[in-house]
Amino acid sequence: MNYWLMKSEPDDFSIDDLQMCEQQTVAWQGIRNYQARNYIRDQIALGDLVLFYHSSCKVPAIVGLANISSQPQIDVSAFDDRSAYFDMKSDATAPRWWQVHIQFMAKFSNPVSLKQLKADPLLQDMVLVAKGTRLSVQPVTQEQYQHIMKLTNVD
DNA sequence: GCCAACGTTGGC
DNA sequence: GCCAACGTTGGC
Repeated sequence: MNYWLMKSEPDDFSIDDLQMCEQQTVAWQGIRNYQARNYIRDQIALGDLVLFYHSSCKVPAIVGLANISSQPQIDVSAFDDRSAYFDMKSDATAPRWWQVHIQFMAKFSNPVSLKQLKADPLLQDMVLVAKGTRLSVQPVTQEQYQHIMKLTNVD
């Protein structure tokens, strides 16, 4: 079992949107970064847990929990020239981009803000904190995950 | 809206 | 294969 953090802009797709999806599940399409693609294609597995992060918003924060609910699949939105995610360099014979489905598990009553993450001595090695990285799919260690889950329960 | 950090592209 | 130019992300 592995742990991940996935970013989404809430104006675009929020944790509430995920909760309201049919089966509370959505295909995570549109990853167009090779490092993130490699994680999705090669390392993410059914049942892995996902910290759902809101970026580019008033209070960037980890706002909920999801799980990986499919095997990695080819992201067919790359083939669709009407899609915002269209990539003419990806086609069915040489698919370049991959997706998984994620399923809603929880919305935190105490989101963990980026500010909190940055200030926490135990979380300095988080990819999100350490590199200020823009990577939209990133690994989280079990220790980091457990600590963050503790923070969500603190009032 | 600004801009730093980072990723990608393409000329050589 | 280097690296400058350019584009994007995302916090502030």
